[in-house]
Amino acid sequence: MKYKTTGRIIAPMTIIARKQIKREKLLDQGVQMLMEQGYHGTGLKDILNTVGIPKGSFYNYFSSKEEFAAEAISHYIEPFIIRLKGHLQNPELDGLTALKQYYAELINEVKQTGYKGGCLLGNLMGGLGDTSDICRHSLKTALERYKKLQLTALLRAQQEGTVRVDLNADTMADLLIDNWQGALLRMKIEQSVKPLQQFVATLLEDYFVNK
Amino acid sequence: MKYKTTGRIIAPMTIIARKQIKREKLLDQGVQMLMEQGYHGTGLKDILNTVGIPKGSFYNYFSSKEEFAAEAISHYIEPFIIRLKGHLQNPELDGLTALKQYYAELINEVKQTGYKGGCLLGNLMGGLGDTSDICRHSLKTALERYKKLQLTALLRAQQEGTVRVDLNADTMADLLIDNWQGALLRMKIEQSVKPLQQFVATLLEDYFVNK
DNA sequence: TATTTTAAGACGACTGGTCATCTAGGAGAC
DNA sequence: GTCTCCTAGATGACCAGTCGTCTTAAAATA
Repeated sequence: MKYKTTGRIIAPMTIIARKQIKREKLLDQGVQMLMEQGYHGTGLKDILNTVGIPKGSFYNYFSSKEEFAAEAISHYIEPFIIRLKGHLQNPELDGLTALKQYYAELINEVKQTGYKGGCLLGNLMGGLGDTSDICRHSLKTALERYKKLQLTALLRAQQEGTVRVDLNADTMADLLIDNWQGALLRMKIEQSVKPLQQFVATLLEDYFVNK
Repeated sequence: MKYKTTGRIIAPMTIIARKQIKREKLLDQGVQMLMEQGYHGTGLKDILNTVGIPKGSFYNYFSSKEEFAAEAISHYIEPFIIRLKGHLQNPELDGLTALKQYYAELINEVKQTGYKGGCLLGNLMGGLGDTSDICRHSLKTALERYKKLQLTALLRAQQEGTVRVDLNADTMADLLIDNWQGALLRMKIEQSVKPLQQFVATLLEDYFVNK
């Protein structure tokens, strides 16, 4: 079996992998555009053109726009989970410091991208939370995974003595999520990272701290 | 001068008032639909049909969809401001209690409407914060007015001794805004008022409280 | 007061464009 | 030659916004 691409003979697996790569390209671009323009504001054509995949090919990769969005949601959250896990697995960092570093990193990045977008989860929760059951379910799952990770960090920090034990860790995890989302919204309209910095200073450096 | 409408003679002023009433109807319905389906997800025709105003008449009331949305934003926030002011002017309530009652009321209402919509400001901040300058400005103004009111409540509560004075009132006001927005998002996908109740319990009944 | 003039408001049909989705036929693999 | 996969183009619905016509109020005239 020969698959000519650059003149070399390559294994058949790659033909499936090729498709997978295109799928990911679509998802990457989709995440970007859905985040910046919302679900209804983003046309499939925009995404396809940018990625360079023909107009009619979309339905070879995804069964509908709605399902595409649902998949984009889980595709979006993955890197955040991996990154936070990375910080948490760093043996030099205690739980609270890991969290702080993680958020500091996010703030730094958002500063460089010019406050565009915010968070795909937040934007879609607001924009189509009621409309699409598929997407709502995907949002819920993504948020649960993400929250669970923050929860483990907080629980560890409690054991390590850096975070108050008289506050429920689960409640604190929710608080982190809610506050971050709200801060991102305010960041967008104020065009400033101040809300995000305030988030860190208020919760991670004051309210949660075991003094 | 006679103006026949229902057979009765009415004053000329009402003809202008009539227009104003239709404008408000459009805004009321627009708020509802923008909140539930987002800016791009809401067609002018939907709104007009529901209110019973013909397609061609829209531009007699508003100069564009974008401007309509911007006006819907300030139209939306007004009742909330009025209501919170009402609680704050109640001489029987201290500042903190007024805030708590206000939020309890909101929670109760959202429970009855089946967690639909959430907050127009939050949804639009996420959905088109980057897209429309007009709307972003309107969002910013609305949010500032709303925040200022919460701030005065907190300042008063500090003077009254119910709220901590070692926390900056301005920071607390931001925290209220951010957290409420985030809680509303979570409410939508979890279909539960729990996030909102947690918001009250955590901030207004714990973190802010002068113990 | 009765009649005519004028101008603003209301309105349905229409425009050019875009949307998500479908399908028929072509390209390439075996 | 057969078969599977892919995609250009088509499809009908819908979008925000426009236009020319018609209604109607009120000013002007008598």
